[in-house]
Amino acid sequence: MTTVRIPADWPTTEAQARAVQDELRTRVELSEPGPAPGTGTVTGVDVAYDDERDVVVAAAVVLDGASLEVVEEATAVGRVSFPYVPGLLAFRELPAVLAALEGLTAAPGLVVCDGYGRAHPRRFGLASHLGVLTGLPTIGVAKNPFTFTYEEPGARRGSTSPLVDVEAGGEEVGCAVRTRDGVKPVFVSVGHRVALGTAVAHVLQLAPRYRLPESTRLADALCRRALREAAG
DNA sequence: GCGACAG
DNA sequence: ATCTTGTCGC
Repeated sequence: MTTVRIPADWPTTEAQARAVQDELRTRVELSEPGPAPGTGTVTGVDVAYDDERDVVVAAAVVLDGASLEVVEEATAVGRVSFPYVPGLLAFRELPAVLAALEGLTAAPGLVVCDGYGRAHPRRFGLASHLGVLTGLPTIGVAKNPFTFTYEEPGARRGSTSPLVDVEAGGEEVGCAVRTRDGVKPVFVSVGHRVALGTAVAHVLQLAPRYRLPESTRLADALCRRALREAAG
């Protein structure tokens, strides 16, 4: 378990945070197809909080992209770096996520984040931000449509429909993906160095049985367990 | 001004 | 995210 280090220049105000996003968003790479599903490694990252005690724990779980077996796990503990503000989630989660990733020996490969990438008010969600800071290919998988709109995908697993930003004139920012028959879809968007089609294929490949990708299920379970053992 | 709003 | 028991269903 490594320790989270919050950079001295980490934003303190919402205005500063938005300025950082506007600066870094220019570095997002959207023209690469990304790693082929079923190849290499895939890493799930997630964060758990104990706001009472100001404690945060992040987990990174590396999976074999083909078998989905766990290759390596790492966790990090630290203090909360920013309050939760819709649109600024990265400033709350990234220091811990970066510390967890640094604790890994294996190459992360594609990183799967909880939340969004391009599907963001300024097109620079958590997944895009992590991608720019690490240079790794990243995607975002969220459980809710945030402020966006979507048509219900077909009832069968594998059905998809566009995730649209109505405010921005109907721009497509991601995809609603049905990972299980008749179950609420997940919301996928590109982070960095991955195409949307590739991202969707990865999500389906990572979720053969449950609604959420194995990568996020495992990372979620790990950071919660580590939080209990570190604080509660 | 008010409400909604990833985790 | 987190607070929380049982319960319906495959």
